[in-house]
Amino acid sequence: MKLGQATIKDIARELNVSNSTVSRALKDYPGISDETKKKVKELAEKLNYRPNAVALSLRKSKSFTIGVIIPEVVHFFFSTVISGIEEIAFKNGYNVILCQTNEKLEREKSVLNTMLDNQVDGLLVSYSKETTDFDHFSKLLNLEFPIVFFDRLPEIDNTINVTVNDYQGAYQAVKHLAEQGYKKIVHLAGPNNLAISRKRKDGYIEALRDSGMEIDENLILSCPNGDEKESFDATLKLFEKPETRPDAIFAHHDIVAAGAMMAIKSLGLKIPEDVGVVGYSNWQFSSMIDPPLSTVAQPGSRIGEKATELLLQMIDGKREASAKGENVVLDTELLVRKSSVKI
Amino acid sequence: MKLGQATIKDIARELNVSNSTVSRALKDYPGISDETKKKVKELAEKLNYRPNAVALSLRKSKSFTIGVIIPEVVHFFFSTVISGIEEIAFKNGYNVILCQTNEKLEREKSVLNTMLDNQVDGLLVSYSKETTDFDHFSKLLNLEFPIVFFDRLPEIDNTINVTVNDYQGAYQAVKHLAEQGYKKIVHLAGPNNLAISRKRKDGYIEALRDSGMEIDENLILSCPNGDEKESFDATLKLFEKPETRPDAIFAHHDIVAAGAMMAIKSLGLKIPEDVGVVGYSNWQFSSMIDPPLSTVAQPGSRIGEKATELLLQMIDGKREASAKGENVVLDTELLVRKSSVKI
DNA sequence: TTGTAAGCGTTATCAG
DNA sequence: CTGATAACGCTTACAA
Repeated sequence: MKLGQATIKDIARELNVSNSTVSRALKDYPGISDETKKKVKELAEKLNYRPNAVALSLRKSKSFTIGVIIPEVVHFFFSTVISGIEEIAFKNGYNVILCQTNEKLEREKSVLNTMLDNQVDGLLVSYSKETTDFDHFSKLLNLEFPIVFFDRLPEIDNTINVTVNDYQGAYQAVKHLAEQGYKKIVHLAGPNNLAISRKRKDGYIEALRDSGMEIDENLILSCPNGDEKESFDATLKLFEKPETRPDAIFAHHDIVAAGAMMAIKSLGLKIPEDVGVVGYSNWQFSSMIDPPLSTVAQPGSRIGEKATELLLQMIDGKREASAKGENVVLDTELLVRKSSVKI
Repeated sequence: MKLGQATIKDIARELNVSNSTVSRALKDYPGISDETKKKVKELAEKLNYRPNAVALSLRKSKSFTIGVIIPEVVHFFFSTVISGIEEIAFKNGYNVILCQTNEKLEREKSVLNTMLDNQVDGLLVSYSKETTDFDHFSKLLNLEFPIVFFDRLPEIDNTINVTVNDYQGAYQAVKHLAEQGYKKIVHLAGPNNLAISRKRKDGYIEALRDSGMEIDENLILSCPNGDEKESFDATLKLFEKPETRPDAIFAHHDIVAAGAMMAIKSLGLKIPEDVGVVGYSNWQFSSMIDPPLSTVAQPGSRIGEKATELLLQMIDGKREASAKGENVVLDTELLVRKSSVKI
């Protein structure tokens, strides 16, 4: 080893005692004379001894390392999740090894293997968009290998999951708009094949119903790409005809909302006076645009924290691995800012 | 081990050969009969044998793992760097273990030790804001341990670094403001112990000078925390007195710029007509705020990629560790948006 | 062509 | 109270 780190052997040799004595002294095992203990500890200190974690892993079949499989690090949401994961892991003496799949299934399988090769004690997974077959995960789960899924839930029975309550978030957002007195609320929806999109739409519909408003399919527009231009154009189109001309917009995420806001402004309309807007996800920019955008905050780092806590419980045997599934659903928080406050 | 992964021993036992034969057969060593080779490989395949990376690390004193020490994962810039790192590491069969310091020196030292305990083959470091004493790094460098610093350069001789040309980025930004006809350009600067802050300030000063403008220390404000409130307050204060009242602001990053923009708007002033603003780092939100923020783009993932390439070269012995320093400086790009276009 | 044995750093078991 | 020894999974001289 380049670093020439001192080992137990070095200490033992220098002190003319056996390796086991040193090992025991270092860990305050019973049955070591205070004198030996002292000598050993002093020398260890002096030599700056630190136990070799790799040797420990091999010996104990435990690496104190957890693997994180994530689609893309640069997604703001995922980066907050990672931050939460890292925080809890660190606090409990665990390391985090990180791999991104770039939304590719092949890559996902590959990094999964690498992590197993490295004897990770457990896995935190948000699978790729390409993943429709979950065998590579279920195989492990059948062997009681600890895995917690977050954000994206696999089609496997009895997994342990951490997600956000998308339905509730949408419901609150739309209810809020209704309470502000907006009468014709449009939904700029996400792609229908994603569960989160469907749940947000469901929340929207239910909130309208509970507010005594009609559900009009013409007021639900799909913005699958989720970029500004798409929603800019979609919004302009809405305002062309009187029958679809809305006085409020609930967008499936903040970028879509931002596009809508630009369109509204370009028509000379005022936000929130003429049109109210609420987004989703609390992107960093949303508090900085004009007017500041009301949005539904997803607790990214809490997702990471919670998922890690669950995983560590499984690893430490405080929780059955695959006994029965568990869904932890974290609450969203509606952040009411200027863009939706009419009153 | 929970997974009950097959080992070389299992294969050897079942085939009635020795461990070494299996090991050699698996790696196509010369001097193994084709027949044995075939038998071994088939059984390995059948048992789904995968080498235990931990055992390999111990045996070879090489872990194929690199450690990344970073202030905060949620910084957009850092997340792009991580992404670049992960990409190159993966491509070369290396794992990435990730720790964030949250800008705390204590934490930095702690994670550094953890990584060394885990026998990482090398380190990619962007140190914390609190770090002014670099002993914990120089000690390692003296032992020829491979480290590449990125973004924030330590005050150590002969290190290998990857940065962005912060001076140039700042220079371009301020020159641009001057060319737009702004006359009194304030700099909201970062903490002075970071080289990047100092370089951005130098670029600012030089650009002013080259534009024939006075350097006024009262027009350089420190915003060390880098959050919105800080710069909001600082900006308000600037506008209180006529002698510090600016007509343009160059902020050391986009969040600081965003805070300044809010302050400017709150005073009823117009951007870019009354006050021009340029930020730094091209955060995701900067194109979406109103008006869109001009900013200096740093090639985050290229920094990560380059730093990782250099580190792997050092690890593989293709490059001297500490022979002599090397500075790779990547170019920034000025993105001119609405917030600074007066003409 | 294959086997034996030592060793990477640590800990657990069994003796003394 | 302390020491020998084996073992975790793998590689690699050295022997056969």
